[in-house]
Amino acid sequence: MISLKHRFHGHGSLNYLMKHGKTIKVQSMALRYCPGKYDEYRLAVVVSKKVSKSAVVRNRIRRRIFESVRLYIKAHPGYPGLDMSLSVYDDTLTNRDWLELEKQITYLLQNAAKHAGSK
RNA sequence: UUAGACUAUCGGCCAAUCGCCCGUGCCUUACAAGGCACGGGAGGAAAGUCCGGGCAACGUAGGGAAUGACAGUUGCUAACGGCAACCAGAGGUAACUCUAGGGAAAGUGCCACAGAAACAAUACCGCCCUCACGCCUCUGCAAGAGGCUAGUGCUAGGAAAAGUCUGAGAAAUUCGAAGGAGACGUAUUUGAAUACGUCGACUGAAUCUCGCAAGGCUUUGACGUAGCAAUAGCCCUACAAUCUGGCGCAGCAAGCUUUGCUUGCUGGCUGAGAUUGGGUGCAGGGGUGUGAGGGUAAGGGUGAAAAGAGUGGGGUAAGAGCCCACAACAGAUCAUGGUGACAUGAUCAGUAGGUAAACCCUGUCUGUUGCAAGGAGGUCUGUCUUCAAAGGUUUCCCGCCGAAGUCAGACCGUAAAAGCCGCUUGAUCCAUUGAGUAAUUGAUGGACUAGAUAGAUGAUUGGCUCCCGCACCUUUUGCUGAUUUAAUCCUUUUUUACAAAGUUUAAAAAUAAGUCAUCAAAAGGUGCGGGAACAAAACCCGGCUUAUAGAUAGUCUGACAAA
RNA sequence: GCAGGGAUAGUGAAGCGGUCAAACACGGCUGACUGUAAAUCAGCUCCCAUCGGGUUCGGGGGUUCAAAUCCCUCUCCCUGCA
Repeated sequence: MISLKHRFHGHGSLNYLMKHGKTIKVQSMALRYCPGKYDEYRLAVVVSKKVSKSAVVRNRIRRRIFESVRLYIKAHPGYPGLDMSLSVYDDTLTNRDWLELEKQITYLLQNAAKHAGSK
């Protein structure tokens, strides 16, 4: 889990991102990002009830994604302050191999930083 | 040992690295914030949201009804639709389990199809009785002074109605009454017998509970029964068979008294008598069919269910709780036991279809909204609308209130479902102990044990434990096959016994021990792979329901075996 | 957090205790008509089978003689309020 200052707070704070964000898709995941108004990045992971009925499974998917993003940003200091949301589409992420998941997250975050920086 | 029943507990552990939330302390900093250290951080169901409460708000929050929920009894509880113990019923060999378990005798509705009839109704088949008609059969009688049919007239009969009398009652029931083998008593009598009285098996479609019915007289008299009279029409007026007779006509045969006579046989004629059959009519008996009127609910059939108390006996025309005996069921009263549901026994009067998870009736409870509650939308001014027959009270009535609402403006406040409080010390948990069969509860001591809010308690790697699968190895046991040895058996040497041999050919088994191989089972070990249930707080609590791999412990029951 | 509605043939959708394998419409298949196709007409359209039988109305359990229908429970879908 990431700390409080990297999370979104309040129900309306995601509306701007949902309206103006751009998406990058990989297998069973999609990243939506836009430049934020703070220096620190913010991240939300969306796992709908359609992915799995069980709250245990949804929590496990969310925590694995949070952890891999946290590890990536810790290894790359100076990451731009983006607002990001990750939507999950199926429950294969529950038992996906850890290295493969890290590879996908790296791909997503690198592309997002590149496109945001070019603008 | 095995198959179960019930209850309780647990429901992965360890390490490393990197993280998250809360609290406390210290440091940095003007604050916000940051850093470090220490401590704490999901469940038995946190779930479903099916009930009940706490808490909070709504002060027009009072009463009643409705709605909704529940339903054996007693108890427990803050409360409950929950729990405990017991009662009744059902299931199980048993331990034990299950039950929306008030009322169908308050009323309404429904019970499809089938069936006669689906709930005080009805009669399809069947059984029984009466009447009318037809047929069959039996018996008796009759036959010209005949029979049948049709209508007419007269006489008799007569359903029913009205009136009246008797009678407790003339119509709905009730009381009784008729015949009667015989018995007893009294009187007469030698006795038998007779008379009177009482009892009386039995009979009885008058007799009684129904079926089913107590009459007499008078008047009217449907109907068309019986008789008589005449009329018209029709039928018959003597049939068949057999037997006993009579005639002596014809033929044949035999005898002698020979143109003949006698006897016998066959044919013919006659029709006196008898018998049998058949026909007609009348009367009576029996059987059967059809129709009408009635009785019955035992039996058949239909259906999930058939009038709802079964078996046996009596009873009857046939039958029936119609009666009796025993058994069954529910009710009332009484007695005993129990706080009670209820149980047991006695008496009385009874026997009523099912369905209330159909409406309904009875009893009990029930104000509304929900932590996104609430703290926290207030004050003032103006305008307009409605209004004691109005409006409000979140379904209605009574009652109650005296105002309620719209719009505009000003001030403070608010805003991104912002942040804070509510918020975790509570019907709390643990231990010991008292009361109680138990649910539960009293006392003492101890503990503080999540508080997030796009939502924390994790991710990765490694190890351990457990389970499953596969492969290999070891041990044990067992089956099968091959082989060796031993003895027996078998074969050959003409037969038998002994002895010898069994190399080839032919025939032919089993036992014991050993070795090898294959297979199976069990145990152990090694390696590899896979798996480790159901599932995560969202104000709190008590329950219920549903999901749940497995592990452990205890009590009890059945079966088998051994001692 | 609270409340309401629904699940029926391939699809949509009636039926709400009884003669119900279940109306109706659309689709699908076969046949007729036509040189061909469309339209139209007839039949079939859960399974075995072609007489008939069996299983059924989201899953499970119960009430009833009888359940798609009534009651309880579970699963899924949809909607509303704050």
